Amino acid sequence: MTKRKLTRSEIKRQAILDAAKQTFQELGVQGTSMDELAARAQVSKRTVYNHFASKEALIMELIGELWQQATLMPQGAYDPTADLQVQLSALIESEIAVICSREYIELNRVAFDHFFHQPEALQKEVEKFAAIETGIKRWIKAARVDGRLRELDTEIAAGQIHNLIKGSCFWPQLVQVAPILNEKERHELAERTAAMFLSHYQK
Amino acid sequence: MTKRKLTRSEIKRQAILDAAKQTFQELGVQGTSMDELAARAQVSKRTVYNHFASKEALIMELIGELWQQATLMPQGAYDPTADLQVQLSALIESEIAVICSREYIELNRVAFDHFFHQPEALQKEVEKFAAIETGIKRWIKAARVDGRLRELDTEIAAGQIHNLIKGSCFWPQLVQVAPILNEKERHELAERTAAMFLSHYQK
DNA sequence: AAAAGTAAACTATACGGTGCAGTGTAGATT
DNA sequence: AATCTACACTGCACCGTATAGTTTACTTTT
Repeated sequence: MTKRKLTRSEIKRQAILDAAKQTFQELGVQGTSMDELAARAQVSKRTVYNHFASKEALIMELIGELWQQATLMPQGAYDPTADLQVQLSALIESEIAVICSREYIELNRVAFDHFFHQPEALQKEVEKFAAIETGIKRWIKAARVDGRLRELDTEIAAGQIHNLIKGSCFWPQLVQVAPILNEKERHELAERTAAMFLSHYQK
Repeated sequence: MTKRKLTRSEIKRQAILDAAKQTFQELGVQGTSMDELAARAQVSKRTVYNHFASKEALIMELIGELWQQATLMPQGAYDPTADLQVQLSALIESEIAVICSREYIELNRVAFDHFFHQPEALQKEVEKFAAIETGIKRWIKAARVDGRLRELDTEIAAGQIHNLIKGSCFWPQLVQVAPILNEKERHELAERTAAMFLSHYQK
């Protein structure tokens, strides 16, 4: 337990980050003034600038948190003895759990908001994430080598799974045209995604 | 042909709209000042305001174009005598042609940019589009009634197709992390999407 | 001559960021 | 217990800049 040792400074800093996360998410990065932010954090504007050199630095700190969170992605190993539908479905569901989480989506909103008009910078950030999206890819490769899937292009096949997932539980939530999925919905999404994938690719 | 009858006023108006479309797309709505816009349109700032009451009005005019364009979506009819893969693949490809077009995506960028922080307004706009996405849904229903598909939930099944499409040719392009698909890529996407769908649902 | 366009200056406002004088606090020294 | 010290927080004025929209005085097009 890391608890009772927060200096006053650390408390303030955290208050700023919390307020920033919430306010950026609510009003947008552009729409949030540093004055508003300081007010919400119940901190003087000067204190904000004592902790963060600029608005940009504050934003990047938050996006850094996102990157850190993404590295927690589950990396289920392929099990040659288990049923394909069962294990793929479970792997997908655990990946959905991350992608669907409020925290993850909200931070992504801030990031997309910030990078929407800087395609090259966004592309760089996305590359970091691309490295992460290999959990399912590796599983597919393993199952293919094991001879339980028919011939396929791993990139494309993994992409199909991700498209099926994200189209239901990420993109609409990112742009806030659909609510975040509940546990049952996530489970069903995982099941039917695995089922469709295996209908096509299982030997 | 509607050609040689453009008044000077109409020419100026169109120059403003063209410049706005291009500049909003390039620099973002927030990032585009009305001065910059007038300069690019080679028109005085006053002229801009003579044609459009406000920046907001100009934006909405462009988004209106988007809506108009979306209504041109193809509505392929189900043919009980034709091969499922062939006709579904063709239907999907024609839908991709719209969704993938530079024009469509660029206008969507402007729209999302503008509505990103107004979830309720965005939701209303999206509802208009939801009505459009019924081409494939209708085809599925028809094929189901004809007994050539197994039991399914039309909403979900059509959603799966759209997720498979948009995940490859719309979302990444919207946020500019991937280039627009060329004809061959579109064709292959349509083929493999239809194939996967039918693997799972065809009787 | 009426309608539309032009250039440039102007209004009003908002925002990112800085400087500074003073205040609160926690821990070390007396 | 009283005092000292280092450091962080506060509040506010202030600067420079950007931007939506307007006004004015003049020119061009039809």
